[in-house]
Amino acid sequence: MASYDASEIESKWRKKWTDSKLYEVDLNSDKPKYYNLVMFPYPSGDKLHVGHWYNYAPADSWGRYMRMKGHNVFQPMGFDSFGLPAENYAIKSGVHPRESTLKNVEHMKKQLSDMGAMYDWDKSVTTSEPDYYRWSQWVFLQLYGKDLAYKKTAPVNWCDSCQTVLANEQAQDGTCERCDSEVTKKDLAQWFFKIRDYAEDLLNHDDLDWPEKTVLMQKNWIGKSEGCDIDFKLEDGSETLTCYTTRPDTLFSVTFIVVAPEHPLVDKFVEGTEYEDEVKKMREKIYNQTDIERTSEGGKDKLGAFLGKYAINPANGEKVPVYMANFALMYGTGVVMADAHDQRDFEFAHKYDIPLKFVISEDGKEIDPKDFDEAYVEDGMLFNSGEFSGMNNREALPKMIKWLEENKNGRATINYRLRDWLISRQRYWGAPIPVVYDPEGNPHPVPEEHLPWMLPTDVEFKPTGESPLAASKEFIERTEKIFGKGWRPEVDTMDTFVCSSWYYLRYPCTTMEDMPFDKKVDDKWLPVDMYIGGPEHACMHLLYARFINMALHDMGHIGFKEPFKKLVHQGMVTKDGAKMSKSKGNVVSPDEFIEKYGSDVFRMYLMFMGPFTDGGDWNDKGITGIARFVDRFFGVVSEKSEVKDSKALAKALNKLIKKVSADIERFQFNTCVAAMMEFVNFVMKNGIDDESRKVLVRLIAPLAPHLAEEGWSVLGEKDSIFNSQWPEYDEKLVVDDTVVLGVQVNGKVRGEVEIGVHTSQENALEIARLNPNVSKYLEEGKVVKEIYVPGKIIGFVVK
RNA sequence: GCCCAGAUGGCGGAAUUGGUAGACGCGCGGGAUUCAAAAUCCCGUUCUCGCAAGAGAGUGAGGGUUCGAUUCCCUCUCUGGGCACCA
Repeated sequence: MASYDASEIESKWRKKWTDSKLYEVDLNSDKPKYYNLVMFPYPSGDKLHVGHWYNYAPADSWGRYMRMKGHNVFQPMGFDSFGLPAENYAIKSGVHPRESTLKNVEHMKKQLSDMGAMYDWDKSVTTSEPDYYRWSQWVFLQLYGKDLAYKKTAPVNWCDSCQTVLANEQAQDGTCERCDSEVTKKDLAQWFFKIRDYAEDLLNHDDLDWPEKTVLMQKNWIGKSEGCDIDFKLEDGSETLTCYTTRPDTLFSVTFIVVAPEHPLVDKFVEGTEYEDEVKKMREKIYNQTDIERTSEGGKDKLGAFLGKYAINPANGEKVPVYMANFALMYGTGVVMADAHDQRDFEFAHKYDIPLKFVISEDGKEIDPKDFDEAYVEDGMLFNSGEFSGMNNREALPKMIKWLEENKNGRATINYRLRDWLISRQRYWGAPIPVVYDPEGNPHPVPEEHLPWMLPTDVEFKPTGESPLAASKEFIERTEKIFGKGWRPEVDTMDTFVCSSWYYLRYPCTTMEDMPFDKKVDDKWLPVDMYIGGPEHACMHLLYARFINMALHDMGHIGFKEPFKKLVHQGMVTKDGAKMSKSKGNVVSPDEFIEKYGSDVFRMYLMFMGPFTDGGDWNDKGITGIARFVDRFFGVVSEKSEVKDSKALAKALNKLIKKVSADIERFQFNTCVAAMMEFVNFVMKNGIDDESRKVLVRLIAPLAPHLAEEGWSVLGEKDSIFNSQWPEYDEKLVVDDTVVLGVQVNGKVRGEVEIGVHTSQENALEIARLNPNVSKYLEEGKVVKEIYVPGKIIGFVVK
């Protein structure tokens, strides 16, 4: 058998594709457009890993399939090239981030080209280049102009010994990744985007073809809750504490109030009092807890202190103490009413000896917290609750809110747990925030004519305690020259998520120099028809991109509200069931396998491993099965054979077209490959003609583009297979004349019979009864029920 | 602790709407070819018993609905992922 020399054949076709500009997209074509997008990679210095291949190869197969189905497929690729690794590398090696980044981009581009995917490299973006980030800055200015950007103080992770801000990733378990010393919090004035303004719009996924799981995750992340604010006046009348709660039904059980440590009232209450020392010490302790520690379950971790104040419960006039507690967050109003019907409150009260009482029980009879080890959190009937006693607590909820409103003690409110988006980074390798400060310290946007607001190059990367840009002389001189003496630039850069929240708008417009994108072009090409990327981006990138897109839409820059019509997440490739990681030393490098078997075999094995959205487990030996299949496939295509049963061949081929099309449509590449293997196994016995061969190579073209192109050319075709049409099947040839059915007696299969597809119930049952092993069991009793589901099953129930 | 997803042969996985569980591939066993090996091809391969026909068990565990459950319902165990105690 002729063996298939993958490396020679694959490089031959890649060269032809490049030379003929096969994948260059005419954005003005009249063919139906299809925007097929994968989340762009960070250009690391390492080689492409299995995860990249697992993501990009099937995405490319999908694009090729859509192309053969007659679409004008736009499949761009770019680089999300700002970020921490390049900066860390610069700190270590002294190499400027732009130098290492551009080198990595070139390297990665070459590797991606070797993959044989149909990227149109004329339309690519590199987010760290001025011709891109000037427009990220433009996005900032747009939001700033619409009052969607603001500045406020927020804490960052700080390592005192390294004199630097740390990312969460660098500050795991409360210690600095670089020097192991304790991480503290430091308050800095930082820029935010008002993503909360779009909370309600972001909750609406109605027109999106997204995984349910992702929609659910976003909804939980945005966390809309409908509740009410309740006012508690201080005993001395000096202040009103407004508590947000979704459970006003527990109001009569409230015996204390807790305030978030971050709340400004904490200082106001304790300053100059006997409580000041203890409260401030406790607050320090809480601030040094990670969010996880602060939020972990179990009574031990409850921390807090009395603030020396008492408030009046508006429902019953009782005097209740006011505490600060670690589990109270600056969510809602930052003040929480506390009672025995909440487990955290219950534990806190026990630790700090605060009295508790219940107002809900199963049947409305009085119960006492002294008899309980934990909070009573079930629903039930109210007691000791004034006019609401005797009501079901859930039914009482709206009535109590109305009652609070009538008595001016509270009001219905809606809360979202989504926080505004903090975009300031005290880093060098990012897009400078285009803001300058006048001598009085007031911020002003950098006018558009000065974009790109260039990232200065005369900086020191080693940590000095401030943002690296602060050290640039050129940056200050530039600012003073343009704006006047005493003016200073903002020295923070933007979160890289800002750059990646609008890149899909730029791809169709990469050549435009005086605008980020053209409304007409983007309105034609967007939204993205298919977006493929990891599920880890469900709540960050995918929410940010939707927000930016919506904001730009509302400003009239684009005509569509949602950026991504359909979304698919790829699964993870594991090795022996474990996540691949450098530290475990179980990382599989694609290179040796590609060298040995070629990229078609490699990508088909990744697809064969398991369903695309589930991921799969890598096995070094498993890939040989695909390599054997490719050899056999090429043999079937290139060697003459005699057809033994042409009817059977036509049937098998039409079934294959149907199966492969359906499997690709639902991203089940694994069963698609299996079906192809079955067909090839059949053809090895039965033989195949040239017309059928031409169908077969087109069917495998999306999955194994080089192999298919070679086969297509061997079969005498001159044009690229990717300019051919996807085969259609004949519905008549897909249906079988006969079918083999199992025959069950009392639910157990006792035999099988082959009958015509349209056999009547009467005949089918008669044929089944004739089966000797079936009749044996039928004789054991009386047949009380007969079942015939055409095409599925024949059954008898015997008693 | 909460939320989401999952658990099927020795392994990866298949079963599209409740209808013959284990497609396809790996591995393994046997055979052909070969001086020999590799490669390739053929046969077998869920487990137990049996020469076979067949019988029994079987989709994490236990229960339920049904003529029939990997699939639907309840309880539990374990694994993976996410988390910002959301009051």
